[in-house]
Order: sequence, then structure tokens, then C-alpha cells
Amino acid sequence: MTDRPMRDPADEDLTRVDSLAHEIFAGIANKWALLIVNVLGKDTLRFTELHTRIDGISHKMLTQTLRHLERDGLVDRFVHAQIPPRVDYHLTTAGQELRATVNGICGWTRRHLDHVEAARNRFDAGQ
Amino acid sequence: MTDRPMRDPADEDLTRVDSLAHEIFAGIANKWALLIVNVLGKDTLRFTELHTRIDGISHKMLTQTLRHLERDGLVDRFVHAQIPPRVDYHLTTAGQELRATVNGICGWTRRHLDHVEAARNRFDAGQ
DNA sequence: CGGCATCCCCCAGGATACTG
DNA sequence: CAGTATCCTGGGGGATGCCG
Repeated sequence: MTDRPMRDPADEDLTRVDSLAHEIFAGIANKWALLIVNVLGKDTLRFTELHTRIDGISHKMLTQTLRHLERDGLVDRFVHAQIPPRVDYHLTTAGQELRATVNGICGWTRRHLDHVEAARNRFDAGQ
Repeated sequence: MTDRPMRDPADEDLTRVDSLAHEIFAGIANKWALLIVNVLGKDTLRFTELHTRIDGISHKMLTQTLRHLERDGLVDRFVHAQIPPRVDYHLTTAGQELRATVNGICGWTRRHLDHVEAARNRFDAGQ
């Protein structure tokens, strides 16, 4: 938004709010984006399929997040010229690479359900 | 909030909004939580150190997110009985495990700065 | 079916200030 | 220095409706 040209890529840092790196990171580090990347996996899914597979996401957020991922080159969008419309989504190579590490977080979550639950009980017990 | 007892761990699914897995995942899948985990790394840092290392985070969000991570058993909190107060934060074993994959996302971001920038230019060019 | 625009509400989260 | 509490605003995000 503000004009801030000629930024040296070397000083791009995730922890600098005004850096490109931080901005890209922030756009990905939210549950809907990560879930979409995870659910897409290696598949090619159409809009409605994603919508049904990702419980709780609104029509609007799905569209919006998919646009964002497409713009950042994580998702390819294929529009079939037919009625009714059919639009397919697929992870790009870069998207696939991200998916690999996102799956790590998903896996971690599933493996630590009990750990977290126990920690919460302990924490809540001591106020 | 709603009483939903006796949930079979087997049907815990990240994509079910009312599942424990989704709730835990959602609490972690946001930029501040991930950045804190990343910045903490293997170090032991006090509140102020975190605050200065993570540009842009407010006092309130840092406290709040640290509490959340502590409650979920990702962060250990050490309060030194002294004046002025000194509070140290350190990743638990579970936190370290998560950090490994979070670093993957951070690394991915840094490696794909150019890719994303180019994709954005292409996207914006075609409207 | 999928996209986009509109309306609108709620709360995430920033700013500020007071304690121990 | 660290934590908690209060206030207040912006925009995230849901609901709805209309197009191609």
C-alpha cells in the first residue's frame, strides 16, 4: 500500500512486519489457507469438493483464500468452458513443497491430541 | 463450550470444525503463534527479548499467545522470584517437534520470495 | 456451479494505563 | 520487567442475493 521501493532482498526477514517475507508468511499462516493446501494434496478438486471436504469454511472464505493462493502461485485454477461451470484446483510445484511441511503440522496435531489435552487440564487446574 | 462428551479419538479430524484436532490446529495456525515458536527455537528467552525480536507484535498479543502456547504444553514458563521480575520462556519437547516443521514453512517462504513475487505480477497483469 | 458484490456485525487485537 | 484490565476501532468474515 505505502510506496516502499527498492528493498534489498537480503534484509528480507520474516520478523520484520514491513518485509515481503513477513507479508507472504502472514498470508499463508492461517488455518483456512493451511487446510486448503493440506486437503488439496496431490489431488485436483473442484470448488464444491473443497467446500464439502473442509467443514465450516464459508463460500466467501473459500473463494477468497483460493484467490490468494492462486495469486501467490501455490494453486493452479482451471476453468472448463461448460455449463454449468466447472473449476478445478490443483497445487503447483511450489504448493506441493509447502504441503509437505504443512502436513508436518497436521501430523503433529494429530499425534499430540492427548499431550495437549493433558497440558490443558494441568494448566486449568492451577488456575 | 457446548457439552460434547465422549468423543472417540479415532474420528478426530482436522477438517471437522467441532473436533478437538481442529481446535488445536486453529490455535496454532496463525502468524504470531508460528513466529513465536520459530523465534524461540532452542533458546530460552525472556518476555522482552521475544518482544523485540518479533517486530510488530503488540504487548497484548505476545502475552496472550504465550499463554495459549503454555496452556497447550508447547512452551514452558519460568518465573524468577526477583525484582524487577524476570520470566523466561522455552519450548517444551512437543514444542521443539512442532518447531521443526514450522521452520519448514519459514524456509519455504524465504526460498520462494521471487517465485511468489513473479506469480503475483503475472496474476495482477491479467487483471 | 462458481464468482462477485453488498450489507453488517462482531471480536481480534492495538493503545493506554495501573499494579507488584 | 511482566501481567492484567479497560476501552475502542477496523476489518475479518458470515449471510444473502444476483449474474454468466
